[in-house]
Amino acid sequence: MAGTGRGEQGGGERRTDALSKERIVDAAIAILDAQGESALTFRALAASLATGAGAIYWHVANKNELLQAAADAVITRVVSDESTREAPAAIRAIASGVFDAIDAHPWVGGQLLREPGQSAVMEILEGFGEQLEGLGVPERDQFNAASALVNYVLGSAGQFTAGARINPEGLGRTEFLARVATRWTERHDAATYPFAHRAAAQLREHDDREQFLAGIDILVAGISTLR
Amino acid sequence: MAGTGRGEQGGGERRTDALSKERIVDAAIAILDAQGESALTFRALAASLATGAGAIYWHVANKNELLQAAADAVITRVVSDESTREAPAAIRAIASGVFDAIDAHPWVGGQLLREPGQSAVMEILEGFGEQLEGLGVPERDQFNAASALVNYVLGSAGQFTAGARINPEGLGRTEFLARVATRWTERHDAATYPFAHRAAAQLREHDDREQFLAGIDILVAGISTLR
DNA sequence: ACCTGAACACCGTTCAAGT
DNA sequence: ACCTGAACACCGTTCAAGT
Repeated sequence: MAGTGRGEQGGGERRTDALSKERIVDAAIAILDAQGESALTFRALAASLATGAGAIYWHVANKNELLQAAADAVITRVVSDESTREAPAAIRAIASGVFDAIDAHPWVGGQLLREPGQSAVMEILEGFGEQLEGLGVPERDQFNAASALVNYVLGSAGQFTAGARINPEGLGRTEFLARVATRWTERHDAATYPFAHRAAAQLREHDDREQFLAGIDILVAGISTLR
Repeated sequence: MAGTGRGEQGGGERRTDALSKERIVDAAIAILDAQGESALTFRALAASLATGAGAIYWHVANKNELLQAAADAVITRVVSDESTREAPAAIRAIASGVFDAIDAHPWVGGQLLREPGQSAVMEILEGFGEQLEGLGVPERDQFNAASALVNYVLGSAGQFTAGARINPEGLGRTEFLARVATRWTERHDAATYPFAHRAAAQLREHDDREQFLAGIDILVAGISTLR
């Protein structure tokens, strides 16, 4: 019972090359970053760790736990201590951090959406939630407000990830989006989709990060309404 | 070249039991609804259509196209014609429609997040976008505003889906969430996660649908700020 | 043109056997 | 306690062969 939990306090590892959950997670992140979600198989992971596929199961219950641990590792680094700033700036900073993390590790976006009450998502919820007092939001509305921020961030994260997955690498994101937009407008007529056609035009001079933060600002403005 | 497209105008089908993309999509939706995402395999689908696995590939390029078509079929029915109402009510109605569709077909939530520029998502974008003029949003902000709404809806959708996937059916959603919250609070101390602990308490007397719509209201309030 | 179904190239996961 | 690696039970997809 003693050493079972996920505490893993640095007691003193014998050999540096021994397998551990941490090493496995790091190797998984490296594969995910370099070659994408579809490249992460237990066989590839075992090969990169110079071990057998079954060995991994001694440290990790299954693939889902592995992906969760990988996503948590990336997000946890990012969300911590923005508590010093003014409320709106802190919210922006947390959101930017999550955005940048997903930009650097696109697979994280998809993973966050698959684990609802899991560490990474709760970390983000906590980060946003602690700022709401500073915006003067009454306690009864705080949960709704924090949820709205989290759901918006997760939805945006999913969009980035989906975009990254389809983009035949080499194209810049804006250029890629412009191409998608062109294809879409060619296939759907402007009469039934007037708004989407106007949006597609704007897409060319558009920056994902700015649009993401514009959404955060809209939410903060809406939240400031609750008093 | 003539009959290739996805037009499929009702010319006159010969035998009612012939395979078609529409029949395949309907069968897929039935399996997804009844047994969940993991139950949809080409073998199971072929069996339910009383045909061979390879036959499906004559009508559908691959599994991803099948899932997209299924999600589009569910969403398209829902988003159409809310155009008569006042802007804020119309936005609420569209959001409610999407929420209810995902509530009834949880697999749709995950699928919407995997197809960025695809029909269903664009349909939702269009629905929201057309209401923004009525809120007095200047054209240059309309794309950001509509995107924020869509991303929020998609993020929420992902959360519902993830919840539904984990929920060992039989429990009501509120009861299930309460159980998740209890488990989470037991494992994380209130000192480092003060907000999440308060949120977990509120979770017991909480309604998903209401919280979702509260987020929509926050967004609408924020969007009305743009002038 | 449309359908069949065996075959291919993979997966995640298990488990007897080793050290 | 930890690791090995073959084996199991699946997948999505292809394709020669049928009608």
